Amino acid sequence: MTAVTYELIKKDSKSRARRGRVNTPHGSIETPVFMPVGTAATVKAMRPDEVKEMGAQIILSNTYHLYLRPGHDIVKAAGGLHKFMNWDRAILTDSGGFQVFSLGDLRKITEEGVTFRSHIDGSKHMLSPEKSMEVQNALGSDIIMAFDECAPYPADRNYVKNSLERTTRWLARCKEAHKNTEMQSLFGIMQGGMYKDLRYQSAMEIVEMDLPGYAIGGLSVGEPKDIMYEVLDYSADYLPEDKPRYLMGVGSPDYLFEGVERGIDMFDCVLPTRIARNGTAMTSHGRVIIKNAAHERDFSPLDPECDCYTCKNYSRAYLRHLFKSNEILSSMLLTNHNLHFLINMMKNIRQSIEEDRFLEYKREFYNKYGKF
RNA sequence: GUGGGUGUAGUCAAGCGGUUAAGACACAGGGUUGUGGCUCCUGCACUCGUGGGUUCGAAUCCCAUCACCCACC
Repeated sequence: MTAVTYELIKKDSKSRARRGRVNTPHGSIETPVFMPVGTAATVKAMRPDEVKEMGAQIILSNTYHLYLRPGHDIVKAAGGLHKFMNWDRAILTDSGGFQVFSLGDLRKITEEGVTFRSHIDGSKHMLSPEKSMEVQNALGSDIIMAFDECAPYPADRNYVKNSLERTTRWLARCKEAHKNTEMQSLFGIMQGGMYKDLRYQSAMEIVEMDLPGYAIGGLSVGEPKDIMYEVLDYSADYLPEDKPRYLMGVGSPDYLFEGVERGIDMFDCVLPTRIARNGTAMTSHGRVIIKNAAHERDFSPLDPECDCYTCKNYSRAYLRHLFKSNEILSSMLLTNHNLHFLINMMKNIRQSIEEDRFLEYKREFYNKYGKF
């Protein structure tokens, strides 16, 4: 019996969208789901009870960041990540593979793993499949991710092929090194860049390892939208139907709809929380850049159709004032809204699949949202 | 009234005879997608209180004038 299991509840008849459930030791997750990101054991600007209250079923945290600070030994001594950060629902931790790719100036990739310098104090470290599993086992997250290499875009075929094959070998090592299978489940990650045959190869290799879930990595790394949709189109199909499919790093409304339509169950992204801190809100009528002078005397809510705490209690003029004054409350209120917005949107998506009208809901949403 | 000082963008200012007048903040737009981010990018003075003069050339030197500040009567 694995820690994490998936049940398929309903399939949309006019698309590949599906309604499902992921069961974890810390509760079930109704899918498709958007998972807020809390890299350093906190969803920035939010208290856990607020995140819970807005309906988040699972959040992300990060191996690389927690390993460097405060150190996984400390989190373990605290009683595990759930207890440490006071979050009793499910947690998924990313392996750190993406970090050494995105922030390693002095990184070196070998078959053994990746050596890199800490962005905090410059100290030298090595992250490998075994080390990543050790750290994630210490953290105690419900879903742990394989230590992979996320190839950049663009990357030539040869590089991507070598990289994907190494990622597969690393996955085998992750599976071997993962100790706490009773309480934590390992998800594999497909790579392969923008090459169809390589995506297929990667999928076949990782699916053979029979894991509780699979992710599509290496997308949303700067490629044009149409290419991303095209790759996603066939990539999702290469993954088994009886396991959850997780598209990593995707979080704008259109990407979420397109992902769901192609059969994706799980998404995570820093976008809603990051742009909130930088003054942008996602609303049912499109993006609102709150610092714009147009909102100086606008005393209406951010999104009149939203029933989040922010929209029920504050005006755009006030939110603009907070942002321009650099007030902490600005980050809090905007983050609260953006997360609420996406979580609510996913809830509506789930309902539309149940009622077999996903594409209608999508059309409705797009018409109102305008340009992405 | 006398003596001294200062006047450069919305603000604080650099520049002190020689290409299209630093920079910061503010302001105005934009970005952000497995979080090195209360962040990054772009724009924003045909003009240096005003009027004359010297000079090939003036924000920079001279004269006058106005405004403000300080000191002394």
